[in-house]
Amino acid sequence: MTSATHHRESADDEAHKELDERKAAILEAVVTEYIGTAQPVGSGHVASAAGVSVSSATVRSEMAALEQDGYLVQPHTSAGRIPTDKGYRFFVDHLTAPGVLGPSERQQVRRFFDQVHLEMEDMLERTSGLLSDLTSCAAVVVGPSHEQAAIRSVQLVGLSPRLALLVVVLADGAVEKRSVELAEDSGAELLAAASAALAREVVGHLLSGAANFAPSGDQQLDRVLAAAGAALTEMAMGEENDQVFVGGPSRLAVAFDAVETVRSVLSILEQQLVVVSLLRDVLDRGLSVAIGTEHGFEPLASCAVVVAPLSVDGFEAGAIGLLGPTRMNYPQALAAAHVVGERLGERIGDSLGRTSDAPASEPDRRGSPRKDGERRGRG
Amino acid sequence: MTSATHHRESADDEAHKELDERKAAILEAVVTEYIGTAQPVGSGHVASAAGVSVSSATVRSEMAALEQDGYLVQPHTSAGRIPTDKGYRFFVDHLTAPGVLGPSERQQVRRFFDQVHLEMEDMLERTSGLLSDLTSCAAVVVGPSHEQAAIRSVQLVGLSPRLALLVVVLADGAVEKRSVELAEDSGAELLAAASAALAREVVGHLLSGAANFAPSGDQQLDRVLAAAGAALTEMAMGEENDQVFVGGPSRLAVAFDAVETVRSVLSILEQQLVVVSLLRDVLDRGLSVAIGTEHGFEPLASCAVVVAPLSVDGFEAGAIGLLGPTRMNYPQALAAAHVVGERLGERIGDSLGRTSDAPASEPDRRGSPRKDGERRGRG
DNA sequence: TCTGGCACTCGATTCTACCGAGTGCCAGCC
DNA sequence: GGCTGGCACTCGGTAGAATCGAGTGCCAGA
Repeated sequence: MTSATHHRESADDEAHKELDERKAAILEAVVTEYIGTAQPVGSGHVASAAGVSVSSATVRSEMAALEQDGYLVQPHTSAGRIPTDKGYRFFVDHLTAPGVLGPSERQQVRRFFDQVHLEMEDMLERTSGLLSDLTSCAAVVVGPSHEQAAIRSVQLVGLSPRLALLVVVLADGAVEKRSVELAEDSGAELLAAASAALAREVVGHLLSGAANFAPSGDQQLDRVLAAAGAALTEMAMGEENDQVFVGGPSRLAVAFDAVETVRSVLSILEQQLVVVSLLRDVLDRGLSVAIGTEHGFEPLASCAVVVAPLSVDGFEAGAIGLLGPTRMNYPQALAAAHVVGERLGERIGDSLGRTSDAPASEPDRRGSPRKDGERRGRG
Repeated sequence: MTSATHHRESADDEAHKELDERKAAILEAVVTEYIGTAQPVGSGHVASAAGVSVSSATVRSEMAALEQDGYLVQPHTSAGRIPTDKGYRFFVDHLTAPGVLGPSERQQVRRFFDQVHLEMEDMLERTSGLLSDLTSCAAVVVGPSHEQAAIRSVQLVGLSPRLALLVVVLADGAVEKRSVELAEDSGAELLAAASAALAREVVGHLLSGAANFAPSGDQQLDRVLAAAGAALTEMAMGEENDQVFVGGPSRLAVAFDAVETVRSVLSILEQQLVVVSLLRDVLDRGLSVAIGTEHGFEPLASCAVVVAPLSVDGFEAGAIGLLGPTRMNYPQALAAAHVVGERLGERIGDSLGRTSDAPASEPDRRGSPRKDGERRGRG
């Protein structure tokens, strides 16, 4: 079901080649109902669903076939059926209308973005709240990494005679700080001189750029610069921990029936590194939904993850993710992630000042950065 | 066992005047066992507990009396008994040995503080993790408020022609930022001039101090200063949101049996304002434990909160809190909160540089700030 | 090829019986 | 008087049987 396989032009039954139209409709009915009720779905219900106009007997035999093919399972004989991960996958790939938010949600998003004008962190944080409100899932918002932002300002601020704070402002508006212990008491003039020297050296460069300072002759100054340089390097290393905001984890408490599952999923969410790399991984594989074990991350096998890139001026600058049970409401989640991701991206673009002289500012460089239209499935 | 009530020299039965020694021992046995097993405790178990050397029949009649007095309840006739909030309260006030951590925990704490040397935020964050590991509760660490810290440095950094970032460094090492929109394109010189003017005006003052700038004659400069002043004010307002770190919320998933309780407690934890003010309130009332409804906050009625002040150089600079079910392990939680709070306070004191010239730096000003020895009860 | 019908399955629910941990009370003992 | 062993009683929890009903598979007929 890669886009390659997929764009072959042929009749519907060929496009969905694995499943004829009726089976697809039945699968859709099962998934939809199961998402709503969390109960195994029987042939009777499916037969009476819109979009299916055959008798329950026919539905039964089709459902048996779907089970054979791995799209459905029966929890036990003589019970209704439940979608498998594969079933959800088909649903997401083929059966989901290009999700639109309901009017009230749409308004909620609009109002949110009209009203929010804050520093980046607050905005991201509150966005994660918005997303979890919209979808009743836990939401993760990963903010832009600062790796590509040039240093705009460096300053050493004295806190006490032997302690200074190195404050670095990046072009994207982020501020990093790190305390620097000084070997000897240093006065304001020394720190000012050091700040100036530092600024000459690193302003305009990336944080990760090496910081080597030519000896200036002044030993005291050189010692301070060395300490500051070390702090800069540490800062660049430590920059892996992006800004991650998790919204509405409490939603998960009701999403699963087993407490143990809740606990383990929550504890995953606490490890932000894991979450971020999971989202990255899913995005990099070109997915916008990872269902069950598709992401290969065992502890979240009973979850589905919906991701959307956060693109700012055409660049992928982060990600937003929704985490819920595999029986989550995919259309809604996809729509919410998509819309909010887009709006947030624009918003960040605005607040960075679009006329910024950051490297590469031509407004139209669509080529290389992934431009996603309605991409939503595996390809 | 409040220090005040407690130091009265009289027989034990007077110190515990509400409960004779045997009742106290029985109550202790019930609480201890219930904390361990989460099952109603019957007279048989109590009778065979260390510290109780009477028959189960006697225990029964004592337990009936304890129930009469409101220390215990029976979930239903002919079941064992469960402590009430009042029962836990007595336990905490009178029966808890001045909690000591086990050797392995002690070592864990030591190792943690030996190894952690980071910026404040990371340290607080990781401390919340440590606490939740130690106690199997959710932990909250509220960092020092910046209200009392003087401004050390102010700087306007240009991000784009019409957007600047106001960066304020406080004496405690905190860095605040806020973006400032400029009415017109402003060059580096203008921003530098504005920074200098701002610095002259506010460095050494508190953030909350009013920022009024005498017109300088230069209209362009004045406009920038006005915008920056507004940003400063906003910053001071917004400063309510202290640095709050919640560790190990996933622990709560297993602590309660009703999922709904889990959800609601988790969602409380998401609202950091609420949590902070709750901790403040409990601390202000001189408690170190708030059990059940004692804090008057309905949604957490089934929880107990253990708090410890975070005092830096004798000042209360924040708080640490532990949140768990009322049947949490109080001795352990109290000990952990106490020890970690103390160590963290020292640590923060160190990293602020004890020779800081912040207002009032005499090393020995014990009077006004609350000096808590073994305070643990109702104060 | 679809449908109605039918026999069958099996989880969920209900009911009953019963067990046993726990209680309250009381008579007797120290 | 206070503690203890003994006893009758309570009542939640568990086990087993009966029942219900949603759901299935299969088949004969339209």
